[in-house]
Amino acid sequence: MIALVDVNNFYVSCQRVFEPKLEGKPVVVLSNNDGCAVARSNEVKALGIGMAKPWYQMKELAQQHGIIAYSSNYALYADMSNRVMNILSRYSPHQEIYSIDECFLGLDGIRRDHTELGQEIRKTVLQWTGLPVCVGIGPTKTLAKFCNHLAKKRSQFGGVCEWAKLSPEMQQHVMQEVHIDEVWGVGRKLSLRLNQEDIISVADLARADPETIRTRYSVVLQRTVLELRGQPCIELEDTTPDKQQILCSRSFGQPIYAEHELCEAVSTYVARAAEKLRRQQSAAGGLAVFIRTNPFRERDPQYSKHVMVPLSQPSDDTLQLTKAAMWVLHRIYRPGFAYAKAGVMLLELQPNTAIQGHLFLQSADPLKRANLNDTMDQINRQWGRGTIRLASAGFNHGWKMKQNSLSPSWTTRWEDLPVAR
DNA sequence: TCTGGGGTCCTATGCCGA
DNA sequence: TCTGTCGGCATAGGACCC
Repeated sequence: MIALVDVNNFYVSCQRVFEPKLEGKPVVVLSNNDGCAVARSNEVKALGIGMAKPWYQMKELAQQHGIIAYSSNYALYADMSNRVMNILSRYSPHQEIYSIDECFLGLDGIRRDHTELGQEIRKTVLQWTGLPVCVGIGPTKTLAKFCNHLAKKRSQFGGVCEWAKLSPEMQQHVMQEVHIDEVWGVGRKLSLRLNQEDIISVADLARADPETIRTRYSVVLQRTVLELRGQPCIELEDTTPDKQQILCSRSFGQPIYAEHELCEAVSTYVARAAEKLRRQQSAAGGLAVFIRTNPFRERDPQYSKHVMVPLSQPSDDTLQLTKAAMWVLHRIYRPGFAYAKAGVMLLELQPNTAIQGHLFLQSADPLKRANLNDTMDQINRQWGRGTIRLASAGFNHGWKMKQNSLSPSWTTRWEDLPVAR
């Protein structure tokens, strides 16, 4: 048996913990660059504002209804997430952290009543962190997800829904009532195609023939069908596998034109990506850089280029990776365009313990380099990101992303500690 | 004026050699 | 020598998740 625990409207709820006056008010949290609404309070959802709706398109509506908008504050959300995950880890030895705001818990061998356990989880997380969660419990991940959806949408469940506790008629009934696009693994495209074949409700999908689904769609959807019927196909992964690729990209706060500004941005992103790379003790065998104009501005001349290069030797060294990235950038840069976004991808990741040496390559003393990177990481961990960096990352950062409504980082900066009165 | 970022997995496709 | 077929592999792109 598997439980899925998910924080309600996670980013919005994080903001509310530290500003209780937001309770009951319509609140959104915006994506990076204050672009789209990526988290919405129930009041905002009730206004019919969809996920990832561009903020500028809803400003008028926002004014009418007094919607309060926050820039995303990832330092806050990451810290709150850690607290929640820590609490949840007490309830099962098998925890798979699936995203910043949700995790699966393996319940096999846990003898107490699962719905009661779910209620205790809700109570504890709320009391210890201030965050509301819902719990779905089922024999497969897909059904646990489905139950979590029910727990969120139907107040009769009191925030916890356990599949096995529903009568067969009730199971049939709720599956009949819920649309397939609520199913984990069914997105916009699939939903459309399935609808054309008269597969509309979750019940329709669960009834479909798995073999036919496999040939007409994919093995992925076949697994979904089987999981909806209670047959587990997707294992709980309680150890996090190393990343196979690491990406760092950002849209700019304003369009940039000059190559040296793109260099600064790309150099900054390489440093971030390399930090992540070293944290998981990997080295990259290849690297890709991309730059692009704003595809939404259709009247502007468009340019988008993405080039990947293999490295002569896998590396986790910021200096070396930056050098390679700058070389790629220079090759793909074309003057005269208004660039809106750039990014760096580290590819072909492998353990940094087993790097194949290069016969003809003269590189800097690897030990010295490792120490240098280590030291930079330590300084930046202690004193904040970007405290020490390569000169190529620059100082002016006219391209920095917009964050016009950023809240304090209540839990991760001394200056921002909330004051109790 | 203003449209996110970071991942994974699967499939289709094309090439190569047997 | 030419053609067809097949499996293995790399790669690109699409779909999905949050």
